[in-house]
Amino acid sequence: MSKSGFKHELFVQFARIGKALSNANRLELLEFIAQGARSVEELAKASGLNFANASQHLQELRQAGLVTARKEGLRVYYELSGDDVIGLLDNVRHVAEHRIAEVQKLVGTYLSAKDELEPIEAMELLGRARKGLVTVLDVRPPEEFLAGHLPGAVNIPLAELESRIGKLPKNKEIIAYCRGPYCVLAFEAVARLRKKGLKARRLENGLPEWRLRGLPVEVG
Amino acid sequence: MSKSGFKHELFVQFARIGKALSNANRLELLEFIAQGARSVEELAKASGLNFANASQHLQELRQAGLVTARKEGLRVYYELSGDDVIGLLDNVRHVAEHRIAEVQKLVGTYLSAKDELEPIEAMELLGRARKGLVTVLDVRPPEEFLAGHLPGAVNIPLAELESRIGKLPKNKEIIAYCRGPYCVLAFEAVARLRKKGLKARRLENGLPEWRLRGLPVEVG
DNA sequence: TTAATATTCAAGTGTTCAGTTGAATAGTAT
DNA sequence: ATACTATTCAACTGAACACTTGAATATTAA
Repeated sequence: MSKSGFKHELFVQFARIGKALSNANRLELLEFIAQGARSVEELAKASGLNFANASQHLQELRQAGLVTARKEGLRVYYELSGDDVIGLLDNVRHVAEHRIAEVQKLVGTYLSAKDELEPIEAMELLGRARKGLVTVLDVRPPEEFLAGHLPGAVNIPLAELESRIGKLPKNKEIIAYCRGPYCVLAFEAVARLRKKGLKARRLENGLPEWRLRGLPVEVG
Repeated sequence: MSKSGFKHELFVQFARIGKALSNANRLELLEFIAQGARSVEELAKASGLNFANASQHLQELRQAGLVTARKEGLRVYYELSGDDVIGLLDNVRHVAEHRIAEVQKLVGTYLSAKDELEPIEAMELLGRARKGLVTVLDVRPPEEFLAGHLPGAVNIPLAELESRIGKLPKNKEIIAYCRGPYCVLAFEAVARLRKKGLKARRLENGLPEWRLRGLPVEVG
């Protein structure tokens, strides 16, 4: 005897959102999509899944309404269906951080206390960047940078950091950011910059969260 | 070759939250728990699940960190592990409403446009209630009312509404609320009150959302 | 102690899920 | 047309899930 009724039907629908979020690979795909529209190929490569599998996950995300797909010539581009989805992901992260012991343990194991304590807050960064007090460093791949980045940010993917480190101003503090609060690229960049004797910190969040807060984003 | 690395491990953990939210019965249980601490028996009865099954779902919710369990004498009480969980549920609802066509259809089928348009917003209600302009009506069962309710609210469960309708002031507008935005009790109450010629609307949300916003709650 | 109650555990069943592989589709370029 | 590409579909495997049933555990009451 399966249940019926308005409320239960609604919950069945709500559960679809939950189901879409119930797989680590899908969450990873969502984080990539949150950087801007991307093709299946790019997403498959970025997430390390094979095409068919990535495609299936993406369709599941689309059926749950979290992303939309549009075909452009040869390829299909997926993008977030709205900013509320970023908020939802943020909320999941927040609850996980606070309520799941394993998350706290993981963060403790992989990140030093110093990494944890240092991040700069979005509004503070905005203020200091406008006054020219800091260099904003975007360590994501160029495609993601082009799809949108913090105003005035310099794009140096992690791989090229060593070789281009000389071009960064020595006297200003450098604020690195990437895809989200746990994007390892930014942590790594900060570590390397500090090893070179530069003053560096990371932004507490990534670009999607920045955008969600309505802060200015530069394109191209 | 299963994936590894800090980020993926984190996403695996985040996915646990999603999985916990991926079942309609668990979402329903969460809505009940959001009204206040409840025993397994109460929750099983309220949700129409049998004991063992309810217990299993509750344990899954607990393992995902969404609820906590404490044993008190003979029975185990489950409660939300924090207000951020209410926020998360709210967010899921919000995304579902805006992104899943079936939800819009369901709402359209079960609720008249009038029901949809009439709800009063929390802050507005607070202001008008303080001035004594409205009667606030809590249509939830007494246990839930006792665990916390809007300041000055009158508790009349739906079943007793007809018989106690006379005791409500005739001249003031009545604002009904219950467990959440889709709790049917409030819709139903408003419909019945209007049929009796009273002026009635419902609160846009339920008690948990009210509490989440930091608005005052009366206990007992 | 024994009995009663609330909750959980354990085992079984049918269903759904994640991931793989290979074929099918639908556009684009030649 | 033909070949080529990006994406999706279809079929399959092993694992996980929802739910049921009946037994086990733990706490209180008699």
